[in-house]
Amino acid sequence: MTEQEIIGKGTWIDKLASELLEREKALGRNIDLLRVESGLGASGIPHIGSLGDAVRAYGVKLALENLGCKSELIAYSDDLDGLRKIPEGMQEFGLEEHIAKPVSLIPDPYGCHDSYGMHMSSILLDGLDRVGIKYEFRRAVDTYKQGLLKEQIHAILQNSAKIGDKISELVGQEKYQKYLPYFPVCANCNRLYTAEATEYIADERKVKYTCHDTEIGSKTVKGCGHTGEADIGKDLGKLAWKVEFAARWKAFDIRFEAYGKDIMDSVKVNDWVADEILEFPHPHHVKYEMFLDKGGKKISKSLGNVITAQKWLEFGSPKSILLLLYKRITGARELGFDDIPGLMAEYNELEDIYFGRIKVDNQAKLTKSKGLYEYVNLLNPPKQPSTHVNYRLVVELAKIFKENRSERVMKKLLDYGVIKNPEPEVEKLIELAGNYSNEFDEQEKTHVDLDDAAKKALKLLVEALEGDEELEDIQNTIYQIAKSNDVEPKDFFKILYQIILGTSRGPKIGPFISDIGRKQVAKTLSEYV
RNA sequence: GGGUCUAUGGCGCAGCCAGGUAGCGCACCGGACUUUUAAUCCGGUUGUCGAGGGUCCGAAUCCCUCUAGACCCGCCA
Repeated sequence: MTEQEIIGKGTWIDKLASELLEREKALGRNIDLLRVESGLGASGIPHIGSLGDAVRAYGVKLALENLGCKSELIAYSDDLDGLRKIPEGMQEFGLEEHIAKPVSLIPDPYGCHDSYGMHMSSILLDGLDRVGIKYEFRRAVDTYKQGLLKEQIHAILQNSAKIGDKISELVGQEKYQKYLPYFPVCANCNRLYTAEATEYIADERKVKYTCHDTEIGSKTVKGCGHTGEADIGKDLGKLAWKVEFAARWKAFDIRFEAYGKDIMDSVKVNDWVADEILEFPHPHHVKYEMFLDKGGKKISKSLGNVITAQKWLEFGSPKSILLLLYKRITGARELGFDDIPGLMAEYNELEDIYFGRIKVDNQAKLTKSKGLYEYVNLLNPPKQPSTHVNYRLVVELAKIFKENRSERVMKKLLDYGVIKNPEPEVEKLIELAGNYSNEFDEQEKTHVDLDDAAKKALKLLVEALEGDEELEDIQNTIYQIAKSNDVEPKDFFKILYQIILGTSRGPKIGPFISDIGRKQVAKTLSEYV
């Protein structure tokens, strides 16, 4: 392909936005405002994948604006969803009794938000705020209470038989041939899912239901036996996911929504419902793979392996998150915190490309890299490159200096000539890298094997270090002690590294010991004598 | 049953979505420096890009078939 075909800034985001725009034009729809949507789960702790959905949708919004259209991101909290499982680590809050209730009707176990659901959504919104994503927030609970979907619900329920058959045909699920795709919240016990909708009274716009036992996961949830009628415009209840998106797309006039491959089937059904039942051409989509943890398991909100934006930001910059999410969308990704150092370095590299410090021959690749850099900066790139300090180097230094870390690491960086002046930016980096080194440098208190000779040598070294007289050449002293005690210097150095750093290698140990402080080292070593 | 992704030097991966010199990290080898370990610096080796076919002047990249592995859906969201 030739370069004149490069769209926008050359990234997948631009390509997607351009497809979207072409499609809207072909459909003949009004393109004054192109809304994009991201759904936020509110049932569990939001992980980086949920954040990704919104961050990428925001990227599409930016690309649309770059192509000259107005756009807006709706962040929609699914807080009418019922609580199905108690998330890992939240066993002590007595949430059992709230199982199957909409998460917006469950009190916040931490007491800081109006509900459990709002608590969870807030964590995600906080993540979005911290990486600089702007959005318009909407909640399912308000949407339904205000009856914003009532026309769509009505249309769907009137066509429920047709929809049920189509669901069976498209995805092989037969349940909606029997039941209405609508779950009222039981007026008596506040539970969702237990209330089974049996009949739709179209004239009154009411759904008849009976609250009875149901299976959620492998557990049975008791229904209360209540029989009632729910008004689709007023009473709480929600559409099943298989049809809910479609209703929302039409009501909010959504033109784009990304989705993870786990909900592919739902999207397929919803697209059909939007097109055929609601007569609203479904939004443009892009499918993305889930983030997997390093073992290849799906990151699940209810398992313990959650990577949240908050945790990530302890170690990496907001830009490292944006880079992760914008660099590509396809492909299964095994993700872990150990990807942070690489992303931090990659950002610096992109910045160098952007400012012409690194030459890239291929024009298309240059454009793409520059474009990616701009998206990572939310299309508002800095005028000047920042000071680049190698993240891994700072992690190494942070490993060594635990006391007065910021000051001492900064001094080292100045000594090494890596930076010219102490800068707040670098200070922040030291903080991040420091957190990383604290958390992930496995301080394997390795059982250091010491024979008698090594012990004796170690003891002598401790004495020498504790001594008041200045050891002008610690390196040499160590070597001499080893030799005169029949310990291979090689092994002795290794032992010292193992004790001090927990590794079998390290920086030149003489100067290193003075850096840490002789007394400090003597104290550490003496524990092994 | 349905679907998606992945396969690239010894290991871990990028590049693929918009075709144009196959790259990075680790490991490995050599050299420099250090009285000696390590670190550091410089240089170097390593590939039928899973298999087969197709399109093209040109394919790791696009299309089809196949193989192997992983994951998701078939509760709910």
